[in-house]
This record gives sequence, structure tokens and C-alpha cells, in this order.
Amino acid sequence: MGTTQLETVPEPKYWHLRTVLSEALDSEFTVGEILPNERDLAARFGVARATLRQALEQLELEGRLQRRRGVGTTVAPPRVGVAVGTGQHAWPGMQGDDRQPVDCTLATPPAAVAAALETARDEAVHIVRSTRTTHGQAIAAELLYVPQASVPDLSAIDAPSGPARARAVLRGLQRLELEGRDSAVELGSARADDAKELDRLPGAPVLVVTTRFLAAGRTAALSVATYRADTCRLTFGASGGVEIQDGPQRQAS
Amino acid sequence: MGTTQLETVPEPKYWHLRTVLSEALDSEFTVGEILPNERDLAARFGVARATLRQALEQLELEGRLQRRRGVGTTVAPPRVGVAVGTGQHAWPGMQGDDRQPVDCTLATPPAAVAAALETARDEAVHIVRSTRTTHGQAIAAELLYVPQASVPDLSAIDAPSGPARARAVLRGLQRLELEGRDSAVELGSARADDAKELDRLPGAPVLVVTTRFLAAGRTAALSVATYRADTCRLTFGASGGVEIQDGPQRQAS
DNA sequence: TAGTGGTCTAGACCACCAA
DNA sequence: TGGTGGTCTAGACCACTAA
Repeated sequence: MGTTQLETVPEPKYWHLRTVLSEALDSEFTVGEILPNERDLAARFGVARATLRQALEQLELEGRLQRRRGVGTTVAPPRVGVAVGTGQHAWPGMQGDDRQPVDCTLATPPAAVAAALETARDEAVHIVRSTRTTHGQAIAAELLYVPQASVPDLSAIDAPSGPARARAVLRGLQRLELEGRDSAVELGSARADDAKELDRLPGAPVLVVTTRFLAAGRTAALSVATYRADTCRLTFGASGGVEIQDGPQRQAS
Repeated sequence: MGTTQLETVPEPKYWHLRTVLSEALDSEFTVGEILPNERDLAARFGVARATLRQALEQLELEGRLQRRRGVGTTVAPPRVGVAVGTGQHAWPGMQGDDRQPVDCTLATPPAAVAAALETARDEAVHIVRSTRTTHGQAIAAELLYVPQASVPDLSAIDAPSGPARARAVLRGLQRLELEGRDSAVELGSARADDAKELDRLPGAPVLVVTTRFLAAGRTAALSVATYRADTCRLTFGASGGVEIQDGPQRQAS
């Protein structure tokens, strides 16, 4: 990172800084390495700390950096490929699934969810909370909304809530024949509870995956999963082939 | 937006402000309506303009607001659902496709692309630039990398570049039998050229969709499409059913 | 307790757009 | 030309982490 000055260019300083830093990351740093602190970096480039931070934010958004309060800024590893829309039609919670049920409650869902499930606005549904982890890192928090009608024979002997209940609901779902599913991906910002679970600050960028599970001609369940946008690449394999896992798809600058 | 003061709460001001504004948007504003300018809003809530802007940035990231320099801040319409991984295996540029070829060149691709295509590092490939538009709005800029081996019989009479050449390359692809495709979605920031095409500033958040097209047992083409993250919801229909188009999946606060 | 990133302020000037 | 959002500064203090 020999550069110490910014020549006057017609592009914003923070953008040019982002490019300079990006190239430095490629050539002079290794994954996990700690960068100098923000005050030093700002001084080194002759800009205000706020401007330097704007550049760092960009790079964090692109998954190049990881910043942690009280610790420092480190070079992030390449994004993890996470299979989301597998070709196999499978219910969540099947064998080989890396979801870990955390909790299950019975409550009235948000209006938008009720509409998608075609349930009455005030009808309670099962809400299964799970997390997905890879390499010990939480990468996603998922809420699965299951109308009571989809799992009619939940035995009363099961726990009324908690992980055991969650697994019972998932088992109930697997008795239905899954006819198909469709998903949508959009950008969002982490709510306080999701942020905590994902070890991020509120407002951190996340990829929200909404999946409808179709069975018996209707929406049998709806999943809203929140993935860390900085560390995840969501893969949708529509072919029978092998999925790209750690592909190096980085946008050139 | 009657609120004029922020009580002291243990959460950041900008986050609380985001919540307050979000609720105001739901209840007191209609799509397309213009908000007061940033200086007025900041004064009204008793915060610095930078803090107010942090809240607006969040809301823009969530697709709730649209800000345009020299114009103002308006309430954004719901995100548009864009079909990305259609169940039908189809080459890009088929009938009914809303891609509009813009240009086509022959050049050596970035190293990461060459690796995915299994071409030599210095081997030139066809690069087809297209845009996707809905309602007259550019929502995506796409680069399609096609190895020359995939379209061996490109007639010399076609134009060497430009839209006509692009269509010729796409026609060539359609002669191959498509065996499958897989996609990956990740968050990125718009490069200068994409930003211009999408009517955004450089660094604007985008969803980058990388698609591999498989034919004859190998990767016959690779597409890197850049979607406006603020206005798009990408839909992946793995079922035969109807796609969600304008679903109201909004994260509750 | 020392050092980090996160929040916030109160200004200034610039680039862009519409009237 | 006047008003908008975009960039930038030079500070201050806070929340968190690790030693």
C-alpha cells in the first residue's frame, strides 16, 4: 500500500480510494490479515476518517473486508457458496440439511405472510426459527411459517415449543408430497434480532430469500431466510450438475 | 410525520429515525410522493443532516425510497419481481425474452471468467452486452461471455460488432442443446459503466447473478448480470407453477 | 485500560436538474 | 438560478474487545 497521495481526479475521493485499496488487498494482503486502523489509514491517504470509512464500507459490502468493533478490520475470505434452490425438491429439515431448528412458536404472522399462505389475517401458524451455519459461522436466520392445516396431526405429547416442537413440525411437513417451490431474492437490512443471531449490527445488508413450498395445490409453508450479504453467495442449481461452490466470480474494477 | 422529537433510547439515532420514517411512509405517504428535503427533515427531527442521511440510506437500500440528485427524495413503488432462473431451460435471447442486445465485442475476459469457461487465459471470447428493462426502466446490465468454440460457424458476413453481431452470436448459441444451468446471486456494487446504464451512481448496491449455461458436457456460455438491488426482487421458479410477481414480502420492523 | 470501529455534529462546497 | 442530493472535513464521544 505504497500510495500515500490521491491525485486530483474527477471521481469521488472515496471511490478512488476504494479502487486503490482494492488493488492493495489483491496484491499486498492475505486473507485474515489485519489492516491498519481507520485513523492511521485516513492520515496515510490524506483524507478525513469519514471519507476513508466510506471506502471501507464499499469494500465490506463487496465482501472484501470484515470489520469488527473493538477488534479491527481484516481481509475477508472469499464468499461462501450456499445452496438455496437445490434441484431436488426437498422440504427443509430433511437429512443432510444444515438447518438447525432453534425454536417454534404458534403466533399470527405478518399480514404479508398470511396473504401468501392464504390464511385468515388473525389465524395463528407455526413459526419455526432455524439457523444455518458453515464452518461454525452463522450465515442465515430462517423463519418457516407453517399453517396448522399443513400439519393437522401434530401429537399433543410433543413439547409446545422449543427445538423438539420445531422438529415435530418439520416431520409433519415431510409427510406431505412436495409439488414444487419457488423463491425470490432481494436485498434487505437486518432487523435487530436477526442481526444479533448473525453477529452483525442492525441494518447490516442481508439477502432475503422468500420460498413458497407447494403441496396439495396450495402453499403449504413459507420460508423467509435472511443471509449475511457480506459473506454469502447464494447458489441456485437448476441443472443436475455439480454446483459452483467457491467460484471466483469477482467483479473486475 | 407528526413526530418532531426523538426520545433518548439505547439504539442509534439513525436506526430509530429509520423506523419512525418507515412507519410514516406506510401511513402518511403514497408512492411517488416527494419527501421534504434533507435539510428540512434533519431540522424537523433535531439531528444533523449526516444522521438523517444515514436513515435515508437504509430506507433506500430496502427499496422504500428513491433519491435523485437535483430532484429530491420520493417514495419508491414496490420492488419489481424479475424472473431469473426460470424453470424452462432456455438460452438467453429466445423469443419472449426481454433482453435487448446492445453490443458485441471479441476480447479476452477477466481471469475468473476464463477459468469458469475453461478457456485459455488469453483466449478471446465473444462478449455480448445487453440490458433488461421493465416499464421503460433499465433494471439490469448483462454481460454474456461466449467462447468462440461454442459458436463455431459464425458467418463472416455478419457485422463484426454491434447489436446485429450480438444477435448472430445468440442465434448461434440456440443451435446447441442446453443441458442445464446454474446460477449464483451475490451482493456487489455497481461499477462506473454499469451504474451509468442503470441510471445509478457508482457504488450503488446491485445483485450480481452469475449463470453458467451447460451444453455438450461443458460450460458453453457464462452470463454475469447486474440488477439494481433497490428496485428488483429476483424470482427463481423451480416449480411448474406461476411465479410470484409483485409479492408483498416486506420485512416487518 | 488502551485501542478499535460506530455514531454524531455543524459546517462547507460540489454536481446536477428543472424552471 | 435556486434548490436538490452527493461529497468532504475535523473534530467529539460512545460501545465494544482484548490484554
